[in-house]
Amino acid sequence: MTDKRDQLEALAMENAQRCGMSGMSFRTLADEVGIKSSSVHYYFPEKSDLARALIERYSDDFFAALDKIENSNWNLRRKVKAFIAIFEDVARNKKLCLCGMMAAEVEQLDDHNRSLLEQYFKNIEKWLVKLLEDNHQDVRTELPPRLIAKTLLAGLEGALLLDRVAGDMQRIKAQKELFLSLIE
Amino acid sequence: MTDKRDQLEALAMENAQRCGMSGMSFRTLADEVGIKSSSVHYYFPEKSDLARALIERYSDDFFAALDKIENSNWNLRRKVKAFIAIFEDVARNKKLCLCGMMAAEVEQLDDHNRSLLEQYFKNIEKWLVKLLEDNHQDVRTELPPRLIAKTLLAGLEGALLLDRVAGDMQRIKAQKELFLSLIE
DNA sequence: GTCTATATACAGATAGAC
DNA sequence: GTCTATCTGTATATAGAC
Repeated sequence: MTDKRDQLEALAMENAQRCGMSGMSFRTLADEVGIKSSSVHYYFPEKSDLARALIERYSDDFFAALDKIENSNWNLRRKVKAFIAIFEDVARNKKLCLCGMMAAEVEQLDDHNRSLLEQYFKNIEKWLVKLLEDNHQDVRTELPPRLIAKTLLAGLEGALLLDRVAGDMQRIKAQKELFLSLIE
Repeated sequence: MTDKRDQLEALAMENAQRCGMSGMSFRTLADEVGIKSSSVHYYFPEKSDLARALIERYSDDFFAALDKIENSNWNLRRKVKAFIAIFEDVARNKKLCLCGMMAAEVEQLDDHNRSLLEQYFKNIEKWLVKLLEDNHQDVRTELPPRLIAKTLLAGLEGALLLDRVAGDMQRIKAQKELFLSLIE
């Protein structure tokens, strides 16, 4: 049994990725773990504390996955495939990226959480740029790494959004094909 | 003076594109046009009626813009630029695509509105495919039109999302550059 | 068409007992 | 830590008067 705070975070994460910010109400969470909503406030005094915990948790998990990819001895193509596979996993589970979802409802976040969100996207792009620069010999296009990083990430986030509405994975698949075509 | 229903729709559209679904509450709208929330129900019996009106209005405006592009005598490059310019306009005004926003909160929509949303994206892709096929001689890549259409649209939707968080237009700019590089 | 009044539900949040 | 109880705010929605 994990501790209750962790349990609450995990549940809130599920709900948020499926139902947006409205899916992480203190009452719903309380019901699901079998306590009262006032007790949830013990762990997360304000809603923004919960939102922050989720962004940090999602971000930590994501960059842990990137670390694994970075420390492998795979070639660029396989590394990019592994990067895209993180998003394919989200799509397969009919979820959204937590941060993509929050980006759509950013007006509900306080300044600190907004800047966490901004950093999340920037750091992913930074990681991608480094990956592409370190393997420039395997990149088939003249387009700068910064541009490839930005369009790859934005396209994956958009694909998650649109594919969930359509109930398929066509756009994420297309995005994968397009960017793999730019790599040896 | 436009009629009140139209005024309500226009305001709801603004709010929704800036603040998400929570931005289109009947009370807020009522306050803004100077009537009571119960009077808003006269025009839109239920919230889903308002949501539907917005999707249809946004969709109609969008495809009217596509018609103009289609009926021009521009070459492919200029037409694609004009297509992307629709999204640049949204970004410049710090807004989201209405349908992109709703895609992020799709669990709040009823079945009918979900299918309107799905059709919106599918029809844009269809329009793009036709554009690319009709001008295949100006397309620099072997990638099929269907794939280009899907990645262009998803990338623009994602770019709107991420750029608004960052407060700039870097991703939309990158998306433009990438896809113009595929065209003569 | 617009109003007042109201029903009902749910949100975030806090005080204070145990 | 968790509870009960409660406050406050807001949401959608409806009945019925004018």
